[in-house]
Amino acid sequence: MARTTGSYSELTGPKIEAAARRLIASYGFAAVSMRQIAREVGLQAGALYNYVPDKQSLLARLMLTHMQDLLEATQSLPQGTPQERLDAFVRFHIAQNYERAESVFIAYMELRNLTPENFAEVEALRQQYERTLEEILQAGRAEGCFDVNDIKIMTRAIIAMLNGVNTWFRQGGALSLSEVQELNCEMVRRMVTAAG
Amino acid sequence: MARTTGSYSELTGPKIEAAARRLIASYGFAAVSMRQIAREVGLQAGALYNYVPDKQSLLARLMLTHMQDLLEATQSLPQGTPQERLDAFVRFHIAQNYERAESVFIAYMELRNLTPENFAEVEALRQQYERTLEEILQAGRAEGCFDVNDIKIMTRAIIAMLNGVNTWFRQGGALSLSEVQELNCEMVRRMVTAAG
DNA sequence: TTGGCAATTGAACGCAGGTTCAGTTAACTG
DNA sequence: CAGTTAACTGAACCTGCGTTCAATTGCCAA
Repeated sequence: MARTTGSYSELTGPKIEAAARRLIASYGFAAVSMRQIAREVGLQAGALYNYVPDKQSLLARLMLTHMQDLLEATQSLPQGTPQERLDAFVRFHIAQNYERAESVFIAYMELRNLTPENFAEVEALRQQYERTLEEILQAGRAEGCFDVNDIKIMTRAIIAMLNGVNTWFRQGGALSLSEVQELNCEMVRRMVTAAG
Repeated sequence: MARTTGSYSELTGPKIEAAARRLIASYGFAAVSMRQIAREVGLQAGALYNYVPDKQSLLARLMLTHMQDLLEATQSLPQGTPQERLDAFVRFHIAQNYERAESVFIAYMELRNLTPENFAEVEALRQQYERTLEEILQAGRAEGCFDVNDIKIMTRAIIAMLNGVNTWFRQGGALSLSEVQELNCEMVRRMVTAAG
């Protein structure tokens, strides 16, 4: 056997990425083998090496393209008052986390399986994303509509809180996505508002 | 060779658990081998099986004892007004997460590497811990001092937010542990307070 | 001092891992 | 339709995995 009928790199490439994404999100990078990924696509393991130099690069590529896609999507965040921008960010983050749940999960769980170089690259993009929110908080404080003690800590606190949604939210549950977005908007609004 | 001088099960047992905890927290359960753990303790791999029936049980034991220790520690949480209890919980959670950082990390990262039975056991303990906070929010709402929309969602949001601290906080950084505790207390206070 | 128990070794088993590559076949070009 | 290129197979290489177990040795009570 050799080249199979209907085999094109433009089709096989994305199939490999999709299979890898799904399997790694389910079982973890270390627990997933190249043979498993290949089987999912309908290939022998050796064929994967026409598309990826090695297993590590496969993980790095998944994480990097995810972060790049996410950053690109932030470009469409609306302008407006800091409060409007904050609400938009909260809804955006929750929606993105839901739509790209597998990639988001991988990006948080598999950081330690990256080589130092790949880690540094992914981490830089993550910080860039964080700065999107940081900048909103800063604008709100400058305009006097937010009361924020430590901007960096609150940025991370908000993102951690919003990420938590992914661990329990499922479509078809007690709450719809937009209800969850609204509840989180409210909590975040309170966080930036002086008590009493 | 055989029994080595100064070898006692009361010493070796805890050493194995400690080594496993450290290695699994660093590299992940799937990426750590029994031989690696044995080497860390100064043993051959076979000797581990005098202490643990298999690799899976080793992970399960680490996670279960951690959750039990954590739940036991909650017994010392003080009584008082809901607000006092909430503050105490926030400080407690952050302190515990810092002191038992490795175990906490494992408990969040390695859930999917548990067998269904072990998972169910750990998950039950996790929910029990969650209920500690849930109960405080309920008490505060009943007394009218908290304004909470959805108690379950806010419980998870607060815990997710507090867990986030572990990803960046290090002793010797810009903020002390008690400063971090205080900042988070303030954010949580706002979350349970009606805005405006 | 001796006999039994506790603790560990070291080798082995079978299997699966990532990766390489010569060989083979499908698809396309002219 | 011939020749070239693209895509994939299948087998192999070497390494390491979890686990078992007979043999060995340190420890300790009698």
